[in-house]
Amino acid sequence: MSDRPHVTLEDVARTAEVSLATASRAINGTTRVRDDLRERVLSAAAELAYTPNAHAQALAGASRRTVGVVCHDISDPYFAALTRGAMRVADRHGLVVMLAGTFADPDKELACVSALRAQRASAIVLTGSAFENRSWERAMAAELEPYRRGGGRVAVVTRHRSLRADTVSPENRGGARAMAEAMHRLGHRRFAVVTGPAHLTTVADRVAGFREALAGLGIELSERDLFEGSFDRDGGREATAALLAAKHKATCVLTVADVMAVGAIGALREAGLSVPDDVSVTGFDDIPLARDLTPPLTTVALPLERLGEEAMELALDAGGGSRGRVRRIPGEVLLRSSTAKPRRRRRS
Amino acid sequence: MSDRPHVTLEDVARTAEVSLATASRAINGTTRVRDDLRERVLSAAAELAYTPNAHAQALAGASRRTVGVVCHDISDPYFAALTRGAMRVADRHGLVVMLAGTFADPDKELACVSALRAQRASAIVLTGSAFENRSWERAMAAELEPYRRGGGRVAVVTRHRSLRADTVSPENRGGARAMAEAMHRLGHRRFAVVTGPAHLTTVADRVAGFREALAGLGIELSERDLFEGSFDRDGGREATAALLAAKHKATCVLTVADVMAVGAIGALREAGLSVPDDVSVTGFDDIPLARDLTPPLTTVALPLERLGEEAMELALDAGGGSRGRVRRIPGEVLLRSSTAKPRRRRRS
DNA sequence: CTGTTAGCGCCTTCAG
DNA sequence: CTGAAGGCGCTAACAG
Repeated sequence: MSDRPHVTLEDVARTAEVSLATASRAINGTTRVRDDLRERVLSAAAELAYTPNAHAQALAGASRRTVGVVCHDISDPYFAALTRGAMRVADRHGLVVMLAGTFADPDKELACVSALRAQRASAIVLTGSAFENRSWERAMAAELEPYRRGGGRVAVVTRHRSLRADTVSPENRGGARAMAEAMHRLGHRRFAVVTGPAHLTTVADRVAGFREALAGLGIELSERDLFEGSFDRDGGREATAALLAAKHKATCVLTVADVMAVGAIGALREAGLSVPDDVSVTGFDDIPLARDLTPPLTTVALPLERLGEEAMELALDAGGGSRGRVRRIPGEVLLRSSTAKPRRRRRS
Repeated sequence: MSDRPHVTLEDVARTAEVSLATASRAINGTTRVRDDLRERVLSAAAELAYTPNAHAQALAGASRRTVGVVCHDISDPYFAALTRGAMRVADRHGLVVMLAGTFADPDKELACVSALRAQRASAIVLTGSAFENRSWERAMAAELEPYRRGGGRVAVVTRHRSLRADTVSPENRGGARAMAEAMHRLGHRRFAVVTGPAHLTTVADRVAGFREALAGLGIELSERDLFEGSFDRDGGREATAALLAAKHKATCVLTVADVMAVGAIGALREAGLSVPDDVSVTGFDDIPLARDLTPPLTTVALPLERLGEEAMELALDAGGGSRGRVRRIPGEVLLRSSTAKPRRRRRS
C-alpha cells in the first residue's frame, strides 16, 4: 500500500474517513462510538495492518505496559526458573517483560537498570545476587532512587536491605545451616566447601550459614576448607579439582549451588571416587534437573519459580506503602542419594 | 528536588541555563558544544539523575535500541542457551532485548510479535519451533509482513520458509537420520521413539529423520512405535511409561530432545531397567547438562548458543538484500554412555 | 457522540 | 557554536 515507514493512526482515520480522535476511541474502546464508524475504523485498521506505536502511547501518558527483569545469566537454571515465574505473573497482568542479562557484570547491571528506567518500565525486578561492594551499592541505590520518585516500582530477590526495595528473601543462611546440620547428623565430621565468588551476597550468606552451623557443632571451617570457583558448573569442577589436589580429607563436600555440585560430582567421579560412597555432595537451590542426576542431588530446595512470581507480584502491587516489605522464603533440606553416612575407612 | 514525575531534558537545560537544544547536543555529543556549557549540562544532568525518555527518543526518530526475542519457555535449557547467544550479540551492539515467553501458545506468540512491533523493536528473533498449522502460519506472516515493510528485520530459528525471513536452520532431519543410523550401526534393530507434540515442526522434522533413516535400513517405524508426550522432561517420562505399559520390545529409545530423554531415563530406571545395559536412550540438542547425567547422554549436539547468535546477527545485519538467507547448522552425533550395543537376550 | 487542539519529551533542521 | 520552532504518533481534555 503506502510507502510510509509506518502505518499511523492518522492513516487509519483517513481511510475510515473519521477524525483522529474517533479512530483512537474506536480502537481503544475508551468511549462509545457509533457502530458503523467503529466498524469502518476497525476494518481500516485491519486492512492496513495497523499497530499502535507503543512509544507514542507511552509518551502520551497512557500505557506503561512493560516491566523489566534483570538477571545475571539466563542460561543458569536458577535464573531461568525465577524469570519464568516473573514472566508468568507479568503475562497474567498483560505486561511485556524486558529481560536484561548482565553476565554478572556490575557495571552492566547498572546500565540495564538505566535502560529500563529510560523505557519507563513500570516495575523492575532485580534477581540474583548483589555484589558485596560499597560503591556499587551506592551507585545502584542512586539509580533506583529517582526511578522510584518517578513512580517506578522495584522489587529484588536476595539483595541488601540497603536498596530499600520490596524484597523476596530466600533463607540462604538458614538453609545452609540446616544442610550442614543434616550432614553432621548423618555422621559427617570432616567438611569442605565448594564455593563461588565471595563478593556475591548469595554465596557469602550460604557460606556463613555453613560456617555458623558447623561452629555450633564444634567444627571450625578454616580458609583451607574453602575452595572457590566461578558460580557455575565449571567453577564447581575446578574448585573440586583444587580440593582433590590439596588432598583434602572431607567426607562431605558442601557446595553453594546445584550447578556447582554438578561440576563437583563430575570432578570427583573422574578422580575415581564414588558419590556418595566415598564422598557425599550437597547442592543448593533444587534446580529442575537436580532430581534427575545420578545420584539424585541432596540439596536445599527453594521454590524457584515462586521466588520470581512473588518478586513480580510485590513489584506490581503498589500497596505496601513505605518501601521495604520483606517476604522470607524458607529452604528445605531434601535428602536424596548424593549423600550418605560416611564410611569408616578414610578415603585417599 | 522537584516533585515532577520525571526529570526531563528541559529541567536539565533550565538548571544549566542553556537552551534545550544545547542540552541535547551536550548529552548526545551530536555536535561540538562549548566546553563550559557542556560541563554545566553534564553536571546538571548528573545532579538531577536525568535519564532520557527512551519513548520520546524513539518517537523523535532517533534511536531504535531494542530488539525482541520470542521463545516458548525460558526455563527450557534449549531456549535458555539460544537466548543467551542472542542476548550476547545484542549486548555487543548496545541493544536491549525484550524477551517474550509464549508458553508454547500460538496466540500468545502472535500477541508477542504484535507487542514487539508496537515497541518498534528494530529486529525480532523467533526461536523455537513453529506450529504446523496453516491458519496460524498465515496469521504470523500477516503480522510480520507489515513489520518488515516498516523497516523491521526478522530472523527465525527452525521455521518454515513460508515466513520468508532469514533463518538459522539446525539440521533436525539430518541429525535425526544420522542418529538412527548410528544406533543401527551399533546393532539395534528394534526402535521406539519418544516424541513431543506432532504439531511442532522441530518434532515433526526429527521424527521424519528417524523414520527416513530406519526405512532406508529396512525398518519401518509404525504408529505403535511412537509415544508422544509434552515437549519436556515430564512428557518424556510419561511417554516412556506408556511405552513400558505397552511392553514395547525396543532395545533403543530415540527421543526428540534431551529434556525428554532425561524423563525417559528416569522412567526406565524406575521400572528397574538399566540404561544402557537393558535399553539405550538417545537425546537431541546437547543441552549443557547432557554430559553430566549418569550415564552421560548420547545425543545430536547442536551449538545452541551459536544458533541464537547467528539468528541475532542475521536479524541485525540489514544486508542480505532479498529476504530469505538460510544458514544451515549441522548437528553432530555424540556417542556417550547412554547407548550401547544391544544385549543378546531380549528384555521383558 | 464526534471533531479540534494541546501537549507528552526529545531531536533536528533552520536561522542567528 | 547556539537558540527557536516543527514534528514524531497518540491520548485526553475541550468544544461542538
